[in-house]
Amino acid sequence: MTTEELGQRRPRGPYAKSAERRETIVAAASQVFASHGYRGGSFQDVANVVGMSQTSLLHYFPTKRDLLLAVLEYRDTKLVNESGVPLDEGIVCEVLAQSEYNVGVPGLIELYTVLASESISPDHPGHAYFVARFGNLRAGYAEGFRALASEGRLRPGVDPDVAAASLVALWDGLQLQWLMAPGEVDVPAALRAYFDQVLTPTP
Amino acid sequence: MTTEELGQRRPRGPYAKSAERRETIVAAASQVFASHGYRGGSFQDVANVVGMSQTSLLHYFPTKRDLLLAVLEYRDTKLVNESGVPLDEGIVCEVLAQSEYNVGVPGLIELYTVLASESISPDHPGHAYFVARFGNLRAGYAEGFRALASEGRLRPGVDPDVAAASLVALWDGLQLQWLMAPGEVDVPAALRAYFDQVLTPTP
DNA sequence: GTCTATATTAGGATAGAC
DNA sequence: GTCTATCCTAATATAGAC
Repeated sequence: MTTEELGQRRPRGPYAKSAERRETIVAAASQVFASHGYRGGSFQDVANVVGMSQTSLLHYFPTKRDLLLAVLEYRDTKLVNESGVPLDEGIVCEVLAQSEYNVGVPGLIELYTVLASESISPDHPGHAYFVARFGNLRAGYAEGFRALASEGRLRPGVDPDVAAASLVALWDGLQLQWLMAPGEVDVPAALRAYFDQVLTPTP
Repeated sequence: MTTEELGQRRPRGPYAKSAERRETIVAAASQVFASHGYRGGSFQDVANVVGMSQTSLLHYFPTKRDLLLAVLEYRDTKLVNESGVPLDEGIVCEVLAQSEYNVGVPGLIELYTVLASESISPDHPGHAYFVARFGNLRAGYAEGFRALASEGRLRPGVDPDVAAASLVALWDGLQLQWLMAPGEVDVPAALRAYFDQVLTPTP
């Protein structure tokens, strides 16, 4: 029996409130993990943000690992603007729009960058998530570049798979530099420059 | 009075041995921090690697912060092949050679990637180091691209400063993906492809 | 210079009252 | 569902013997 099914019978009952509380906690945890990472952030930190006791959080998330996984899911569903596979309007608009959106949401880039690198360690609870994510991103953008190639918009010598991995890498790396020194780096502008070098100009 | 000055009077005395021990510890700490990050790695972990007690390490490095700073210095002076400002032989050879060297040294890329992202937090002991490092890298590579521009090797529309930041970003991002899924990403090949897109071919 | 013993703090997690 | 009290573990760091 899912939460949704119960919700149909009791729309404004205790379950709705519980789901709200859950989301409040996850939002707070996102802040904390963005600032100090998964290892550096504590239940107590999250509890301080939401104004609850540390042990009360354990009622919603029995382990810290559960909390992190909820944060990662929250990032994908609530925080990020991603519209699934980046193919509809073309990879260029999609990427540029998302990159501009990202810099406007405080903590969003930080959360992603911090957790991704922490997850390099195979025993990190976020490892599988990020391995899959990078794989999906590369596959999706490779598809996008192939679509452009079929329109003759790819410059000669450009490999769609290499370009896909490079686009993801460039984006991540730019965001890291931006976090270290905002004002020194313009993420969307640099991504636009990359597309200019890889694609033929639209007439 | 510096260690070197003392070393001249007592070349194989206790100071030489102490320096050796110090380097052994720093090397071990590099491993530990590479695997679990600065926050996730402990004095005990390092002590286990070198085969000493945890408290003995404190004789060489009074605080964990001191140990990290020693690791960062060690990385620059011993581990990495960097030949200062990348101008002599040209930015292309320099970057490609270094990127190939990096993937051959176990833990080197991991150490760098993990610590860089952890250092986003301004109160992280490595923060200042990485802010300076990114700034220096951008400045150095911008210089390298400008040198190429003066030879007419830069494609029209390519901004040396944007290209410099992008090169650093691309490199870092590729290394991150490589750590997550080695075999899926070829770092030197992708960097070479980037140069191909930004520079005019050599005759 | 290296050790044991220990202080101190903090983190994740459990038990159980209300 | 929220709390207090508590356990257990681990981490940084200190004191002091040898």
